[in-house]
Amino acid sequence: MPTPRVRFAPSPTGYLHVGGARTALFNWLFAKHTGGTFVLRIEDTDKERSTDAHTQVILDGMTWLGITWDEGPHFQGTYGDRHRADAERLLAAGHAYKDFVTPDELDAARARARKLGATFRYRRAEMELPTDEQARRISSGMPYAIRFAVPDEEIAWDDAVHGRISWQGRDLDDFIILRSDGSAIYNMAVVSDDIAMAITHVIRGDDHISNTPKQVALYRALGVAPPVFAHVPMILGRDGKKLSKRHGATAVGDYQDMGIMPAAMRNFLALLGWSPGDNDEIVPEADMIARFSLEAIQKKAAVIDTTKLEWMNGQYLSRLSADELLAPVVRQLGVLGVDAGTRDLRPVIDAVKARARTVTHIAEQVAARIDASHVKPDEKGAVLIAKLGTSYSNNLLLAFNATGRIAAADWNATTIEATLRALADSSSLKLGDVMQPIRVALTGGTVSEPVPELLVVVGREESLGRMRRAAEGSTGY
RNA sequence: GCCGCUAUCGUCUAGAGGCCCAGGACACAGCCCUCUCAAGGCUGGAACACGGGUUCGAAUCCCGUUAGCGGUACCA
Repeated sequence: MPTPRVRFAPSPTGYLHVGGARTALFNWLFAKHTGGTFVLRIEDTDKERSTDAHTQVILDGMTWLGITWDEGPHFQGTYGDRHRADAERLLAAGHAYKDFVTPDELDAARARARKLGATFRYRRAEMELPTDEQARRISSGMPYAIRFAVPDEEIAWDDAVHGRISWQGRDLDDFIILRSDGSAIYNMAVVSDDIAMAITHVIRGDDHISNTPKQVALYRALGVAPPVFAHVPMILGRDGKKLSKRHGATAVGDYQDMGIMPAAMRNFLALLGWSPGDNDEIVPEADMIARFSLEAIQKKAAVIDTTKLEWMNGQYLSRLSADELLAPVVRQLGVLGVDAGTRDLRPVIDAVKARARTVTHIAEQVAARIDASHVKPDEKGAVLIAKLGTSYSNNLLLAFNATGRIAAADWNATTIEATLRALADSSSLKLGDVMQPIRVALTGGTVSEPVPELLVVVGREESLGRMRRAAEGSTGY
């Protein structure tokens, strides 16, 4: 087998959709696994809807995800001459014909068929105008489209994920390959490009299955062996319907904004429709590449479950070092409007990352620790304060006095913990009775890293200040 | 309507005739650990769409039904 060449060919008519991202990922994984080449081709032939901004968003999304391309981006719009030449080659060889039927006449024919309850199918024999009428239209300079004459024969291929898929030529329309303005239609452009770019494996979404018989027919007529096709299943929303805006996040940029890490996103997307074959869930990139195969891809569409994505992201977050997390956290901090100044955030990140499921969540906690104005009192914190009543401030005061005696140089988790445990023992309080008020005083809530670590991260002066203010009831929480 | 694809726990999946009265993960419930939470450990409930075949034996093969999805453009 020659070295594989695959392509990802998005249309820049919208954002990079998660379904597209996964298709790109499968192409990338396959290329990496086989040592092949990943070609990026932007299919911008729909001039109405394509924009440079969309192209940039797609490129950015892939870059963020870590899906790198080896060649391109090619822009399909620049290959119009070749598309046209291929279509005309088909015409010259008798595989295609000129179609003078106007769109209006076509609509009428379709409407007639519908009225009769019949299935409309564009057939040369039925639609072709009499020769004298054709001649008249040619001489009057009327524009014409070029249609491909679909042969009445079986058109089948061995799909790498579905196995054999078979169509009958008679079920297909004689489809247009060149518009009357001389530009190629999708199927023609794709086949022309895939041949020119020597694509060996076309890995694309299931929604293209119905285009494939047309493309296979084009390959045959052009005398070129078709590539291997692999149609990967679609990604559906919670309700089993096609993923759309009303399902929430659909663009990869949305996930970045949610605080998902690229590696987690890749892992999650890969396991949506593909399985390494055993019970592994967290699959490192190198393993993924080594174990990837088209045959192991699921045939069935998958419903996206963002809860599992967040769980997976949490797994990555707790494994990633503070160094690796620093840049994404700073980015999110910026979104939250927090300026960390010159402060080294890494110890803070280390303290909170184990409990976080998203980078956003980390950033919020970091913000609350480095700046009291970002403390967000929550429901459970308020409930605890109410439940404790006067002992809330009493215990806080005890803790304030005890920890206040720790010298700045000794302000570390070990010493603080020993001090607080001693306090609990001597005052016959449960450890939780001294720890929880501190937690609420410092974070506004009942959940955080262990209290001694929290005190270290927030810092001695700031911690004592927050405790004192809370004990005096002057903070409002 | 027609053509095509698909069908295992709520969700993602393992399973390619006996290893499966179906395994893992997320979610959910309980317990352990514990200053809280998360993580981790343990336990529990939870699925082979339906009906026919083939076979000594079927989640796995075949046929049908049903359902979902995709397509049916001078869109991509």
